Amino acid sequence: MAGSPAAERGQAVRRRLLEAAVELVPERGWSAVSTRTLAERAGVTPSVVHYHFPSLQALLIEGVLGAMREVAGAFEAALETIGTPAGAVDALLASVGEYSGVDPMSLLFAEASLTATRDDTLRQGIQEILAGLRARFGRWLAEHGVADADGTAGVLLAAVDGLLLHRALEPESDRGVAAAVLRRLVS
Amino acid sequence: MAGSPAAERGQAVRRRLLEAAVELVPERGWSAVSTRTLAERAGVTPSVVHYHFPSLQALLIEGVLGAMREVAGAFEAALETIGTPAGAVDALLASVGEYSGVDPMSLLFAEASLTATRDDTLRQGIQEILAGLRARFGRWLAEHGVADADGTAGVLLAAVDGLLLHRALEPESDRGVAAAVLRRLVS
Amino acid sequence: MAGSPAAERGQAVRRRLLEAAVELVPERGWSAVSTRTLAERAGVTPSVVHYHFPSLQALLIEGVLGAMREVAGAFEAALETIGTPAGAVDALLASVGEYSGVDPMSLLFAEASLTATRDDTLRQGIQEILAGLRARFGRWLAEHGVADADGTAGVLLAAVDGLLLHRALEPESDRGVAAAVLRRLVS
Amino acid sequence: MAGSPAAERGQAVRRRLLEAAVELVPERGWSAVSTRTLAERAGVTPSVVHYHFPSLQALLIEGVLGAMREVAGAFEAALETIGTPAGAVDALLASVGEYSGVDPMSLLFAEASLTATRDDTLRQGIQEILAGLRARFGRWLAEHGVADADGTAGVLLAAVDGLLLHRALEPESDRGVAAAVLRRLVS
DNA sequence: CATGAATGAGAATTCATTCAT
DNA sequence: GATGAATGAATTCTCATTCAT
Repeated sequence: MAGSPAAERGQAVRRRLLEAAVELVPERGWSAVSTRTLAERAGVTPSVVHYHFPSLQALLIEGVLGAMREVAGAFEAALETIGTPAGAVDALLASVGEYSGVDPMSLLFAEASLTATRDDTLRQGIQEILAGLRARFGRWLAEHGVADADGTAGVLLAAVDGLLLHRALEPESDRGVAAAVLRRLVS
Repeated sequence: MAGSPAAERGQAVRRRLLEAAVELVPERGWSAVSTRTLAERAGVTPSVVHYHFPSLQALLIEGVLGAMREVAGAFEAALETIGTPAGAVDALLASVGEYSGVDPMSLLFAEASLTATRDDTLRQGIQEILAGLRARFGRWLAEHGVADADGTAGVLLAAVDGLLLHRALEPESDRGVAAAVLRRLVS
Repeated sequence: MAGSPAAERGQAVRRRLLEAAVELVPERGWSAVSTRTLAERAGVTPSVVHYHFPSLQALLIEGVLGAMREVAGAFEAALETIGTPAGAVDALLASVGEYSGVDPMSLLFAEASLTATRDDTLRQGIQEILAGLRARFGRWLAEHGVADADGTAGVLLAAVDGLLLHRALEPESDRGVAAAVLRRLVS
Repeated sequence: MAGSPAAERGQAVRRRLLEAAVELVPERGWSAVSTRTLAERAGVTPSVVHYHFPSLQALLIEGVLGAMREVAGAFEAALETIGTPAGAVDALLASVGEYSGVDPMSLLFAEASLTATRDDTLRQGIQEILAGLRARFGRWLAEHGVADADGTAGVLLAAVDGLLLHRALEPESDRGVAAAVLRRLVS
């Protein structure tokens, strides 16, 4: 089940490439991530990229969707242990803003969303993630007595993306204020 | 006062180039707008771009900031004739979402914000616009009896950007729902 | 004989352009002098260049040959008042090395010589200047008792160009040493 | 120790590019050597240039400095077998003037010196070569009883560059005359 | 006399990708 | 599995020159 040593090494390289994609997309912007940059970050030669993936775009999409799924999953899992809607709002803000550092992940979401606008594969992947998240979060809000739970879930999810985008522009802005305001939506 | 015919034609070309930038940035993404694409859209040869602007980036920045300032100004002007906070929320959603078509302007905002993350000139310009808008909108909300007016203004502005980004991914989503939820923040 | 005021102004512009050429060729290298740079230095718009001269190259050639003729003429004139061959060597070194500052003129000579290698008009002009200078200087050396006067004149003229080229690479080098050595050729 | 066939072919291409640089710089002038010209001469496509070298300038500098070092080394080696200062002067004239044809190498020296005026990397390289050559030649002259050996070495080296520059302008000039004159400096 | 606009060629460089080894 | 070499298209930008006004 483990595969040959060579195959294992190959899987490790694949993983490193995907991680490099997740790092570089927020750092430089989706379309500024080049084969060479990516290979350097992953510590391999550019040709390796095309050995493991059919194209650079495919690699970026797989990496980014993977990271987004992880973040979404982490948030859904966190919901299980949270008791109040206000706590859920805080968890939501935290989940995106503090994955792997601070802002990178929020920038990753924004880059991905924007790019998805022009790439069908990526769009489908993101829509699926977002829809699942909205459904799950909406159900949770309903169970915890929030009115118009589905609509609220959608707005909260979107608002968080917008806040993180704005925070990328003004890193010094006070995130506590935003949290306080958003909590009003679920009280 | 009218300028020579040649100078007038030159100004017209400049204007057309700026308009083309505003169209193409949301359409293709900031970094996928090339000199050639831009020139074609504006109906000129590529060299003309560099005759009128020191660089392609400078042209994009000038065009995009101009459009953003226009939208911000239009929203601020609209506030004068609006009586209720709920009306202001609607106006805000409408101002960004319905300038020159539907989604383009919201994508423009998102693209610009993201790019600003890596370009100081652009960041400064956007920060200035956002700060002015937030201050003006905050004051208006305070005058109309909204609690925590400044914080609310900031969140609303950000939430709108996030909503438009999400809507770009799912054009069929119901915008009325979002408006209803956001209105709760100012009631 | 003075011409109309407009024509006079035109002559002044022509002169300024030629001066700009003489300044810029050593500063940036012959082929890096562009219409725009030249026009800026002369305080006019690029179109003016082509109004006064058939081409940029023609302007550069006229300007540079003019300056070289001036330097050669000044050295020939200086010979009249010099009594010893050693004095002539010093005057030669000074004439090229100290016209309009220090190094520019020597760089101008080198740039011109090199460019002349690939431009017939320029080559003819320089050959004429050099031949005249060599003849005049050779005669003077003969009159002052130097053996192999013509050959010595040619070598001295060339050596000076080489020394100035080397000095451009090492500005701190001691020019007195070179003068002392060269004087041995005429004693 | 031989390397793979592909790597060997790569090295051969690198070499051919460097050779093409050494040919083209004197032929067209440093700044008129373009990627395309160079690639054509070397028999490769333009992209290959940037695969093997970080920039066109880096390639030119490496090629030219290499050639100059070779010439300097050849002259230093020749000194070992030469008995008289007059012979050394002849060897010096010959070493530059007859490497790979006739004039190209002297033009290469002049082009490089001039360009070094505006490029620090190149200047450092040339200064190093010149300084080493001057030191070695000066020592040799001293050992062979020439007075003011260091100064004489410097002047001879420079004079040769100047002579070759002048000869490039007048190919028909008699090189024997110049040699005779220069020999007087070491007798 | 002079200018601003425009042109088209050419510059260096970067890129994703392919392929033989 | 992985690599170095090569390709050809695309990128931004600069240039000398022309021309209508």
